[in-house]
Amino acid sequence: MVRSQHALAGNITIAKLAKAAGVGVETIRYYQREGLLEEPPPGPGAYRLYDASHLERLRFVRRAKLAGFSLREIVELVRLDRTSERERVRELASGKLTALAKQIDELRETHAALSHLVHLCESEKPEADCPIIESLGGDTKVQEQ
Amino acid sequence: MVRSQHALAGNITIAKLAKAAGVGVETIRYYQREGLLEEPPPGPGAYRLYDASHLERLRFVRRAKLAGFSLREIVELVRLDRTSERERVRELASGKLTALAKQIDELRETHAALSHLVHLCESEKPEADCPIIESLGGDTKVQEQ
DNA sequence: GTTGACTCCGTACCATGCTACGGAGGCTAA
DNA sequence: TTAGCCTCCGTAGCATGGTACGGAGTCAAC
Repeated sequence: MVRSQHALAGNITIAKLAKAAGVGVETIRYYQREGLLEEPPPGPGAYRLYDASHLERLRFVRRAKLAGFSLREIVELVRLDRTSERERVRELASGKLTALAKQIDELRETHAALSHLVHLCESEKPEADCPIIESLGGDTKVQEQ
Repeated sequence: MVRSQHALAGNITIAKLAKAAGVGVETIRYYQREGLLEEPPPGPGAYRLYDASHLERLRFVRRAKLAGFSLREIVELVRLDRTSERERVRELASGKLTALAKQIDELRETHAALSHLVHLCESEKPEADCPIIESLGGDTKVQEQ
């Protein structure tokens, strides 16, 4: 029985791959259906066996998701990688950069505003209306209901 | 026929409210079903008539959404406002602040990394592997382990 | 050689936040 | 009065990213 000395150096079943990648088995099967992950070629047994390349792909997917790419976009990234269309990859990445910058700005504004409100709310008399709700409600006054 | 001199000072139909708030009619009906917006009391006609308070509420929802609150959380904010539970509002807001800060940090890291990669990719020889894909794929190259 | 965990496969379901559709009736301006 | 929107209501569907289930088969340890 050949058993690898290195974790994941050999072939592993789907549950071990899932654990190594920190996702669920069903997620892996879902990714396969969606074209994000290749099914390994049939081996001797009835169970599919995965290797390090699959783990790499799963990590790729995770990072790309963190970078704000949707699963559909990640499918395209994978395809572009295979066909070496670097310009298109740069295009996608640049677009994502713009979106990221915009998103960061918006979140920073929101954070500043909300932070201000929480401090306000903490330092105000309990009788007054909650400044957080007040502010979210409109320019000055809020819901009569 | 009494017609208000001020925009939205009087009663308006759902389509006008939708337009004023920048949302769709169906969205308003959806918000009513979800408890985000009260249905106006029945008036003389068969059509519901809305007023400024409904517009304010829709603006509240929009702002709260921008602040990262889910519709369910917004329902709670509205409820808390009615019952004047300011402490709970602050709790929700503080939690949202933490989440926002974390999200901003992550996005900044992602932006920096992706930006670096795009520049790298632009300045590299076309023969090399695309650094963007490369980098998303793993720390350096292939991960054993 | 049996137990018990794991795998496969198809299909159904989940939450979120809408969006669309169809038919009946209401409202309004010319 | 009639054309032509608008409204109401229920229900169905969409996109995203999974998660769950059930039944049958497989594998490996004891």
